[in-house]
Amino acid sequence: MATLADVARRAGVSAATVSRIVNGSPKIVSEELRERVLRAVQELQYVPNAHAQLLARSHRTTVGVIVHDVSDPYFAEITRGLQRVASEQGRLVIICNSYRDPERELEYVELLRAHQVEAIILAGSGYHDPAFTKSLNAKLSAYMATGGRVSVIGRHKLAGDAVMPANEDGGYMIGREVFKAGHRHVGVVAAPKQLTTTTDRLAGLRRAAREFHRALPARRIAYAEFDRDGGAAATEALLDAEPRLTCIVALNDSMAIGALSVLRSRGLAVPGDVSVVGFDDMPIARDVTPALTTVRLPLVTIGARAIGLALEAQHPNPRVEEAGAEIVHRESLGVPRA
Amino acid sequence: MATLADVARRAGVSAATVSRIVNGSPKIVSEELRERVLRAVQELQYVPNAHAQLLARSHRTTVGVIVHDVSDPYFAEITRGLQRVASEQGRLVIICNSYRDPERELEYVELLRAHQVEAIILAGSGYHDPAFTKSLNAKLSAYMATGGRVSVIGRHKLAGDAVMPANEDGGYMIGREVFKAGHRHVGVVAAPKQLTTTTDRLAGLRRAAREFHRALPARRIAYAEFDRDGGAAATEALLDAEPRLTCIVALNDSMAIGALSVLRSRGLAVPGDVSVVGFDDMPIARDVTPALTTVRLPLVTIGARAIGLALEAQHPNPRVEEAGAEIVHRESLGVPRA
DNA sequence: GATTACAAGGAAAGCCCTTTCCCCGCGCCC
DNA sequence: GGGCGCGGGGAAAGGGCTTTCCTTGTAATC
Repeated sequence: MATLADVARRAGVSAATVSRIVNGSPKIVSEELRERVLRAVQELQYVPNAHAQLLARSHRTTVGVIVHDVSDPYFAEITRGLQRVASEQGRLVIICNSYRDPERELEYVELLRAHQVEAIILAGSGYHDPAFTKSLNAKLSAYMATGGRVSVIGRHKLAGDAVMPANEDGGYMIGREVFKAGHRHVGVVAAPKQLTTTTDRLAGLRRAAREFHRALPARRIAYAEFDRDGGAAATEALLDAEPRLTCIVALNDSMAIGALSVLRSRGLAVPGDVSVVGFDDMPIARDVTPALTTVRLPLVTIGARAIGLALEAQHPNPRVEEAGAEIVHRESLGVPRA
Repeated sequence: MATLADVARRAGVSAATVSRIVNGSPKIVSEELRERVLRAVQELQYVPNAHAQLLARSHRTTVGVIVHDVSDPYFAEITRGLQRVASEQGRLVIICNSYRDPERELEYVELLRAHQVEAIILAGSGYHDPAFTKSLNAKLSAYMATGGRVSVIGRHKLAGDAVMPANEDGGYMIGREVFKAGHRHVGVVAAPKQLTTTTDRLAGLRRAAREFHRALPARRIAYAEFDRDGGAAATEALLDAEPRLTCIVALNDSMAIGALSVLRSRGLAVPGDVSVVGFDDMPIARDVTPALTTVRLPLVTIGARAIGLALEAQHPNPRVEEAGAEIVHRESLGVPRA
C-alpha cells in the first residue's frame, strides 16, 4: 500500500503538504504543488490509512449501534432513521448484531469503545437480569466517564439518554380494541419472559383487561422465541390448551404471522373463527391475509431521536423521551363468534 | 481514556509487558506481574485502542461487505452465511449498504481499503454501465494489487473471485413451469433494465419461451423498482395494457407480493384468474396468500462460499463458482382459465 | 569459579498520519 | 533601507500500540 510518505516523495514535497491537500485543509497551497500532489495520488492509487488518521486526529466521527438483528424489520426501521441523521451530521455508523445474546452485547460495547466511537446506541429489549444489567451499566459508565455518549432505545435502568417506545401503552391500546370487540377468551403469544419488551407489552394488556373486568390467566399466555416460528409454536400450544380461544394477541407482527399460519393449517378462519392482532406494524403486516390489525410504533423517528440525543451537546442529566403508539385497523380483528 | 502507558505506570512495569499480557502473547510472564497488570487494567477500565493496534499490527483481520441493503431478506440471507464463516475464522465483518447507488459503491470500496480490510465482498446485481464497471474495476484492481482479496456475488466481469447465483437458469426453470402449465399470455414484472440480475433472469425466461414456442413481447414486460411497491406499480401497468394476462412472473418475491396486492384490490383471484410466481424464495414467500411458487437460491451457501474464496490462500486465477437454483412449488401458480 | 544458556522484562523503533510550530522570502510601509 | 507582516512550505512531535532486539539476573555445566 502506498503511504503518505510515498506520495510526498514522488511529488517532491513534504508529508505535511500532501496531508493538507488530501484533506482539504484551510491552509493555502500553491496551485502548482497541488497539481503535482494530486497527480502522485492518482498514480500511486493512494488512499489514506483510516486507522492512522483516527489515531492522529482527536475528534471522533463514528457512532456504534447495537441491535438484535438488522435484518429484522423492527431494527431495520430504527436503523434507517438513525442512518439518516448520522449522514446528515457527517457521521459513519457501525452496526453490531447481538442476536439477543447478552454476552455478545457486552463484547460489542467493548469493541465499540476500542474503536473510539463517539457514541453508542443500544436498541432492542432489555433483559430482566440484574447481574447482566449491572455489568452492562458498568461498561457503559466507564465509557461515558471518558467522554463517550450513550443512548438507549426501550431499555430500563441503563446509563445514558433514552427513547422509550410506548410498549406498555401500545399493549394497553391493542388490549382495549380486543376487549372492546367483545373477546373473552383471549390468548397471548408472547416473547421470552426475560425480555422487558415482553413484560411491558403484557403489562399494558393487563391494564386493559382490568379496565374491562376481564382476566388474562397465565395458562392463556404462551412464551416462545420472538419470531415467526416462535409465534407458530406458541399458537399451537395455546390452541391445544384452550380450544375456545376467540382471539390471539401476538406480541409482535412476526409472531402474529406464525399464528396466522397455524390457524390456516388447522382450518380456522381469521377473523371468522379466531381474531389475531400483532404489534409493531412492520411493512409486511398489510400484505398477509388477512391484513394485520396491529399497533404502530414510530420506529424511524425513534431511531432518529436516539442518535439525535447522543449527538447533542453534553447534558448533565440523562434525558428520557417517550414515543407514542397508534392502532392500525385492518382485517384480522373481528368480533367473537356468537 | 486510559492508555497502555497508564496501565504500565500503575502496575509499575513496561508497556511491552502490559501489551504481552493483554494480548496473550506466547512470551512467558511471571504470575506476579500478570496479576498486577490485570488488576491495573481492571481499575483503569482499560480497553486497547483498536486503531493503534491495527496500525501497529501487520496482519489484517476484518473483511468488508458491500450489499444493496442488509435489511432486504435477499441480502440478509447472504450476510448470514458470510458472517458464520467470518466468525469461524476469527474475522470481523463490516457491512456497507449501497442502496443500489453505484457512486456509493465506489466510495465504499475506497472506505474499506482505507480501513485496511483483508478482503472485500461485493454482493448484489451488477449494472449495465461500462463506465461504472471500468472505474469499479480500477479501484478493485488497485486494491488487489496491494494484497487485498476480492470476491463478488452475481457480478459479471469484475476483478476477483466470483460466486454466481443461477439467475439465468432460475429464470429458465420458472419459465418452463409457467409455460408447461399452459400459460400463453404471460406478463413480467421486472426490475430496472440496467441491473444485470434483471437481464439474466429475463434471458432465462426467454430461453424457456423459445423452447415452448411462446413469445415474450416487450409490451408484456414492465420495469420498476426492485421492491414491493415497484412490483405493485409494474403490475398495474401490465394489467392496464394487457387485460388478458393469465400469469405474472415477478423477478423477485418482493415484487410478487406487490403484484398480489394489486390483484387482490382489483378483485382478481390468484391463481384462479391470474397466476403469480416469484424469485428468491425469501422466508415470507410461504406466509402470503396464496403461498408463492418461486425459485429458491441457496443464498446462505452463496454468502459462505464467497467469503470462503476470499479468505483462502492466494490463487493466481480468479475462480468462478456456480450456485444452483431449484423450484419451490406452492399455491400461486395454476393453469390458465379455460 | 568461570562460562554458557536461558528466562524474564525493558528500551526503542516503527506503523502512518495530523498539526503545531517554525522558518524563509517577499512585498509593503514609513 | 530597515522593520513588519504574511503567505507558503517544511520539520518534527505526537497519537497508542506491537515487536524486535537487548539487558540483566539466575541456574546449569564443567
